[in-house]
Amino acid sequence: MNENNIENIKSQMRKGVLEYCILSVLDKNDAYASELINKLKEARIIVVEGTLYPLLTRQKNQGLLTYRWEESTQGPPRKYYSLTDKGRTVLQEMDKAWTEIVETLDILRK
Amino acid sequence: MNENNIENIKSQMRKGVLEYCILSVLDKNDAYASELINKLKEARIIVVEGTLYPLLTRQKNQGLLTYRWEESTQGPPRKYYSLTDKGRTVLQEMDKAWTEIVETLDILRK
DNA sequence: TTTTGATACCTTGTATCGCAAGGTACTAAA
DNA sequence: TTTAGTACCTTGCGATACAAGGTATCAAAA
Repeated sequence: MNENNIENIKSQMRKGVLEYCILSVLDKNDAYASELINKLKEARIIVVEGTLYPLLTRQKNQGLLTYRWEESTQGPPRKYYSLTDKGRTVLQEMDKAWTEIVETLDILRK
Repeated sequence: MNENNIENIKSQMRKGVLEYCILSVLDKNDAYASELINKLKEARIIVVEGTLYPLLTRQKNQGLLTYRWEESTQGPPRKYYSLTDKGRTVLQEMDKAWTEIVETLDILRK
């Protein structure tokens, strides 16, 4: 077990909340994939393209997200994702679930 | 998307913290597998045998846990797991990582 | 005009991990 | 000696994150 293990541990923990993070960010502003990656990177949540694109597609297929194309002055067009009503409802459920887990861990650690 | 989905969301979120939960529980008292399952169930963290046994073996192989056999008056012998020094060190790292993620989510959700 | 670099999209193959289901073994009571 | 309870463990499957590689658009440099 080496130093990478700390990153590995964090990576494991992040896995369960990635979808929650995506919906949370999109709840505040619509965004396109590369933008999302950067925003999450700033928040120290590392996501790579190969993770994010399938995830966005999954969430879109579940009816949580929609998207629209927008031209860019600096490259190819961008696919802006935004929450649907269903997405907002699920986000609220996730809020509850997250709060519950944080409380549970608090108790377990005491 | 039905009511099961809420459980599914919680299940996803729990995934990342299962190892952390195990080490946390064992940090307080040695325990055998069936006992661990019950303790976690009380804390609303559902784990099944097919998940727990391989996980304990992984953690043992990583040097985080050791075990000893103890006779039982009520059935087959029990395999009591306990934290090693390395396990305690990793648990501290997990504490930090968890705190960090909770803070990050707090910020993301604001 | 062609090439290069930047941006942005997406797919494929691999590894990990949780879960459902099934299997073994010990003990005590019926 | 069979059944019930407890405890251990394995196998096969599905979901998902990641690494790596691929396609397409645009603008600026060669």
